[in-house]
Amino acid sequence: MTTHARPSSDTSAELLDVFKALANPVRLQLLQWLRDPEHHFPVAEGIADPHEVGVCVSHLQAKTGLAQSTVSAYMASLERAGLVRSTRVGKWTHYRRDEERIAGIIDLLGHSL
Amino acid sequence: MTTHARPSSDTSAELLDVFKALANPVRLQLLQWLRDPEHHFPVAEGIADPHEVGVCVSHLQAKTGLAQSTVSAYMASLERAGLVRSTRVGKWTHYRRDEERIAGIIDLLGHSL
DNA sequence: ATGACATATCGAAGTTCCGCGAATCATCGT
DNA sequence: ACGATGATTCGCGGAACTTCGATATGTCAT
Repeated sequence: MTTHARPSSDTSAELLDVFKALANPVRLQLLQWLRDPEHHFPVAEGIADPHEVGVCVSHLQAKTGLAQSTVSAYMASLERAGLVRSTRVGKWTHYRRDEERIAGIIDLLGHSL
Repeated sequence: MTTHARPSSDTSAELLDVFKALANPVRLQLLQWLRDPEHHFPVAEGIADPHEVGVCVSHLQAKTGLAQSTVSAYMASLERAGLVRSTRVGKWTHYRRDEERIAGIIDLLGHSL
Protein backbone atom coordinates (compact mmCIF):
# COMPACT_ATOMS: atom_id res chain seq x y z
CA MET A 1 0.00 0.00 0.00
CA THR A 2 0.99 3.62 -0.30
CA THR A 3 1.57 6.13 2.45
CA HIS A 4 -0.64 9.05 1.57
CA ALA A 5 -0.30 11.73 4.20
CA ARG A 6 3.33 12.61 4.82
CA PRO A 7 5.12 13.82 1.67
CA SER A 8 7.99 11.43 1.05
CA SER A 9 11.34 12.81 -0.02
CA ASP A 10 10.59 11.18 -3.34
CA THR A 11 7.44 13.13 -4.08
CA SER A 12 9.13 16.28 -2.84
CA ALA A 13 11.94 15.74 -5.31
CA GLU A 14 9.38 15.29 -8.05
CA LEU A 15 7.63 18.52 -7.10
CA LEU A 16 10.95 20.31 -6.92
CA ASP A 17 11.74 19.41 -10.52
CA VAL A 18 8.33 20.69 -11.60
CA PHE A 19 8.79 23.95 -9.71
CA LYS A 20 12.23 24.47 -11.19
CA ALA A 21 10.91 23.86 -14.69
CA LEU A 22 8.05 26.33 -14.22
CA ALA A 23 10.06 29.01 -12.40
CA ASN A 24 10.70 30.77 -15.71
CA PRO A 25 8.22 33.03 -17.50
CA VAL A 26 8.85 31.62 -20.97
CA ARG A 27 8.57 27.96 -19.98
CA LEU A 28 5.38 28.67 -18.04
CA GLN A 29 3.99 30.51 -21.06
CA LEU A 30 4.92 27.66 -23.39
CA LEU A 31 3.03 25.18 -21.25
CA GLN A 32 -0.01 27.43 -21.25
CA TRP A 33 0.05 28.00 -25.00
CA LEU A 34 -0.04 24.25 -25.42
CA ARG A 35 -3.34 24.14 -23.55
CA ASP A 36 -5.00 25.39 -26.72
CA PRO A 37 -2.63 24.85 -29.66
CA GLU A 38 -5.02 25.59 -32.55
CA HIS A 39 -5.81 28.93 -30.98
CA HIS A 40 -2.17 29.97 -30.56
CA PHE A 41 -0.43 28.48 -33.57
CA PRO A 42 -0.97 28.27 -37.35
CA VAL A 43 -3.19 25.32 -38.05
CA ALA A 44 -3.29 24.80 -41.83
CA GLU A 45 0.37 23.82 -42.20
CA GLY A 46 0.40 20.54 -40.34
CA ILE A 47 -1.73 17.66 -41.58
CA ALA A 48 -2.51 16.37 -38.12
CA ASP A 49 -4.54 17.72 -35.21
CA PRO A 50 -2.26 19.72 -32.89
CA HIS A 51 -3.92 18.16 -29.88
CA GLU A 52 -2.91 14.71 -31.06
CA VAL A 53 0.64 15.29 -32.19
CA GLY A 54 1.54 18.61 -30.66
CA VAL A 55 3.28 21.73 -31.94
CA CYS A 56 6.68 21.71 -33.63
CA VAL A 57 9.62 23.65 -32.23
CA SER A 58 9.69 26.10 -35.15
CA HIS A 59 6.24 27.41 -34.27
CA LEU A 60 7.05 27.64 -30.59
CA GLN A 61 10.30 29.39 -31.42
CA ALA A 62 8.57 31.92 -33.68
CA LYS A 63 6.01 32.77 -31.02
CA THR A 64 8.55 33.26 -28.22
CA GLY A 65 10.98 35.26 -30.34
CA LEU A 66 13.89 33.54 -28.61
CA ALA A 67 16.68 31.65 -30.33
CA GLN A 68 15.89 28.19 -31.63
CA SER A 69 18.52 26.58 -29.41
CA THR A 70 16.96 28.19 -26.35
CA VAL A 71 13.46 26.97 -27.08
CA SER A 72 14.77 23.49 -27.82
CA ALA A 73 16.49 23.37 -24.45
CA TYR A 74 13.42 24.73 -22.68
CA MET A 75 11.17 22.07 -24.16
CA ALA A 76 13.68 19.40 -23.17
CA SER A 77 13.58 20.69 -19.60
CA LEU A 78 9.76 20.65 -19.54
CA GLU A 79 9.90 17.10 -20.84
CA ARG A 80 12.41 16.06 -18.16
CA ALA A 81 9.99 17.41 -15.56
CA GLY A 82 7.28 15.22 -17.07
CA LEU A 83 5.03 18.08 -18.17
CA VAL A 84 5.17 17.48 -21.94
CA ARG A 85 5.85 14.62 -24.33
CA SER A 86 7.57 14.78 -27.69
CA THR A 87 6.82 13.00 -30.94
CA ARG A 88 9.09 13.09 -33.93
CA VAL A 89 7.33 13.22 -37.30
CA GLY A 90 9.83 13.38 -40.11
CA LYS A 91 12.18 16.22 -39.38
CA TRP A 92 9.77 17.88 -36.98
CA THR A 93 9.64 17.30 -33.24
CA HIS A 94 6.19 17.98 -31.88
CA TYR A 95 5.54 18.78 -28.25
CA ARG A 96 2.22 18.33 -26.48
CA ARG A 97 1.17 18.46 -22.83
CA ASP A 98 1.09 15.26 -20.82
CA GLU A 99 -2.33 15.91 -19.32
CA GLU A 100 -2.39 12.76 -17.21
CA ARG A 101 0.91 13.58 -15.62
CA ILE A 102 -0.11 17.22 -15.09
CA ALA A 103 -3.37 16.17 -13.43
CA GLY A 104 -1.36 13.86 -11.21
CA ILE A 105 0.93 16.69 -10.22
CA ILE A 106 -1.98 19.00 -9.40
CA ASP A 107 -3.43 16.23 -7.27
CA LEU A 108 -0.08 15.76 -5.56
CA LEU A 109 0.11 19.48 -4.87
CA GLY A 110 -3.34 19.43 -3.30
CA HIS A 111 -2.25 16.70 -0.91
CA SER A 112 1.36 17.38 -0.12
CA LEU A 113 2.07 21.07 -0.63
CA MET B 1 -16.89 39.01 -10.94
CA THR B 2 -13.82 36.99 -11.69
CA THR B 3 -12.51 35.83 -15.04
CA HIS B 4 -11.95 32.14 -14.69
CA ALA B 5 -10.98 30.54 -17.98
CA ARG B 6 -8.03 32.14 -19.76
CA PRO B 7 -5.03 32.67 -17.46
CA SER B 8 -4.45 36.42 -17.40
CA SER B 9 -0.91 37.73 -17.38
CA ASP B 10 -1.69 38.74 -13.82
CA THR B 11 -2.42 35.26 -12.52
CA SER B 12 0.56 33.94 -14.47
CA ALA B 13 2.80 36.44 -12.74
CA GLU B 14 1.37 35.31 -9.41
CA LEU B 15 2.04 31.68 -10.23
CA LEU B 16 5.53 32.52 -11.40
CA ASP B 17 6.37 34.06 -8.03
CA VAL B 18 5.09 30.95 -6.27
CA PHE B 19 7.11 28.65 -8.52
CA LYS B 20 10.26 30.70 -8.00
CA ALA B 21 9.77 30.61 -4.25
CA LEU B 22 9.29 26.84 -4.22
CA ALA B 23 12.06 26.02 -6.71
CA ASN B 24 14.48 25.45 -3.86
CA PRO B 25 14.68 22.32 -1.73
CA VAL B 26 15.05 24.12 1.59
CA ARG B 27 12.18 26.54 1.03
CA LEU B 28 9.92 23.70 -0.08
CA GLN B 29 10.92 21.73 3.00
CA LEU B 30 10.26 24.69 5.28
CA LEU B 31 6.74 25.06 3.94
CA GLN B 32 6.10 21.37 4.50
CA TRP B 33 7.46 21.36 8.05
CA LEU B 34 5.00 24.15 8.82
CA ARG B 35 2.13 21.84 7.89
CA ASP B 36 2.61 20.15 11.25
CA PRO B 37 4.65 22.41 13.52
CA GLU B 38 4.19 20.57 16.83
CA HIS B 39 5.48 17.41 15.22
CA HIS B 40 8.62 19.01 13.79
CA PHE B 41 9.59 21.59 16.38
CA PRO B 42 10.04 21.80 20.17
CA VAL B 43 6.70 22.61 21.70
CA ALA B 44 7.26 23.33 25.40
CA GLU B 45 9.28 26.49 24.89
CA GLY B 46 6.64 28.78 23.45
CA ILE B 47 3.54 29.60 25.45
CA ALA B 48 1.24 29.66 22.43
CA ASP B 49 0.00 27.01 20.03
CA PRO B 50 2.34 26.80 17.03
CA HIS B 51 -0.64 26.53 14.69
CA GLU B 52 -1.93 29.87 15.90
CA VAL B 53 1.24 31.93 16.02
CA GLY B 54 3.70 29.91 13.99
CA VAL B 55 7.30 28.88 14.49
CA CYS B 56 10.09 31.34 15.23
CA VAL B 57 13.09 31.71 12.96
CA SER B 58 15.51 30.24 15.51
CA HIS B 59 13.73 26.90 15.43
CA LEU B 60 13.54 26.87 11.66
CA GLN B 61 17.20 27.82 11.50
CA ALA B 62 18.23 25.02 13.86
CA LYS B 63 16.32 22.42 11.87
CA THR B 64 17.74 23.45 8.49
CA GLY B 65 21.31 23.81 9.74
CA LEU B 66 21.78 26.86 7.53
CA ALA B 67 22.87 30.30 8.68
CA GLN B 68 20.24 32.45 10.32
CA SER B 69 20.55 35.15 7.69
CA THR B 70 19.82 32.58 4.99
CA VAL B 71 16.71 31.25 6.69
CA SER B 72 15.49 34.77 7.36
CA ALA B 73 15.82 35.63 3.69
CA TYR B 74 14.10 32.40 2.66
CA MET B 75 11.12 33.07 4.90
CA ALA B 76 10.88 36.60 3.56
CA SER B 77 10.77 35.20 0.04
CA LEU B 78 8.04 32.72 0.98
CA GLU B 79 6.11 35.59 2.52
CA ARG B 80 6.51 37.74 -0.59
CA ALA B 81 5.04 34.86 -2.60
CA GLY B 82 2.07 34.84 -0.23
CA LEU B 83 2.65 31.34 1.13
CA VAL B 84 3.31 32.25 4.77
CA ARG B 85 2.51 35.08 7.18
CA SER B 86 4.67 36.45 9.94
CA THR B 87 3.77 37.63 13.42
CA ARG B 88 6.18 39.36 15.70
CA VAL B 89 5.89 38.45 19.40
CA GLY B 90 8.48 40.27 21.45
CA LYS B 91 11.83 39.60 19.86
CA TRP B 92 10.60 36.53 18.03
CA THR B 93 9.20 36.51 14.53
CA HIS B 94 6.86 33.57 14.04
CA TYR B 95 6.02 32.19 10.63
CA ARG B 96 2.94 30.14 9.83
CA ARG B 97 1.37 28.98 6.58
CA ASP B 98 -1.31 31.09 4.95
CA GLU B 99 -3.65 28.18 4.33
CA GLU B 100 -6.33 30.26 2.62
CA ARG B 101 -3.86 31.68 0.18
CA ILE B 102 -2.29 28.26 -0.43
CA ALA B 103 -5.69 26.73 -1.10
CA GLY B 104 -6.37 29.56 -3.53
CA ILE B 105 -3.12 28.87 -5.33
CA ILE B 106 -3.84 25.16 -5.60
CA ASP B 107 -7.23 26.03 -7.02
CA LEU B 108 -5.60 28.43 -9.46
CA LEU B 109 -3.17 25.74 -10.53
CA GLY B 110 -6.00 23.34 -11.18
CA HIS B 111 -7.68 25.85 -13.47
CA SER B 112 -4.86 27.67 -15.21
CA LEU B 113 -1.78 25.47 -15.26
C1' DA C 1 26.16 11.29 -52.21
C1' DT C 2 24.79 16.11 -51.62
C1' DG C 3 22.05 19.94 -50.14
C1' DA C 4 18.53 21.87 -47.57
C1' DC C 5 15.99 22.09 -43.54
C1' DA C 6 14.45 21.04 -38.50
C1' DT C 7 16.25 20.08 -34.27
C1' DA C 8 19.77 19.17 -30.68
C1' DT C 9 24.04 20.02 -28.39
C1' DC C 10 28.07 22.82 -27.20
C1' DG C 11 30.73 26.75 -25.46
C1' DA C 12 30.52 31.54 -23.74
C1' DA C 13 28.96 36.13 -21.64
C1' DG C 14 25.82 38.24 -18.60
C1' DT C 15 22.61 37.81 -14.85
C1' DT C 16 20.47 35.84 -10.98
C1' DC C 17 20.54 32.68 -7.07
C1' DC C 18 22.91 30.39 -2.93
C1' DG C 19 24.80 30.61 1.40
C1' DC C 20 28.00 32.78 4.36
C1' DG C 21 29.81 36.21 7.91
C1' DA C 22 29.64 41.01 9.44
C1' DA C 23 27.12 44.80 10.54
C1' DT C 24 22.64 46.80 11.86
C1' DC C 25 18.08 47.08 13.94
C1' DA C 26 14.58 45.80 17.52
C1' DT C 27 13.31 44.23 21.96
C1' DC C 28 13.86 42.58 26.51
C1' DG C 29 16.25 42.50 31.24
C1' DT C 30 18.76 44.71 34.55
C1' DA D 1 21.60 53.44 29.65
C1' DC D 2 23.64 48.95 28.54
C1' DG D 3 24.41 44.43 27.23
C1' DA D 4 22.27 40.20 25.57
C1' DT D 5 19.40 37.97 22.31
C1' DG D 6 16.60 37.38 18.00
C1' DA D 7 16.03 38.99 13.43
C1' DT D 8 16.95 41.62 9.18
C1' DT D 9 19.98 43.76 5.85
C1' DC D 10 24.40 44.11 3.36
C1' DG D 11 28.43 42.66 0.71
C1' DC D 12 30.79 38.95 -1.10
C1' DG D 13 32.56 34.59 -3.80
C1' DG D 14 30.86 30.69 -6.10
C1' DA D 15 27.21 28.08 -8.46
C1' DA D 16 23.32 27.88 -11.45
C1' DC D 17 20.30 29.99 -14.89
C1' DT D 18 19.44 32.73 -19.29
C1' DT D 19 20.25 33.41 -23.86
C1' DC D 20 23.00 33.51 -27.69
C1' DG D 21 25.70 31.96 -31.99
C1' DA D 22 28.17 28.15 -33.86
C1' DT D 23 28.41 23.51 -34.63
C1' DA D 24 26.63 18.71 -34.91
C1' DT D 25 22.97 15.28 -35.86
C1' DG D 26 19.03 13.52 -38.30
C1' DT D 27 15.85 13.41 -42.13
C1' DC D 28 13.99 14.38 -46.56
C1' DA D 29 14.57 15.37 -51.52
C1' DT D 30 17.29 15.03 -55.70
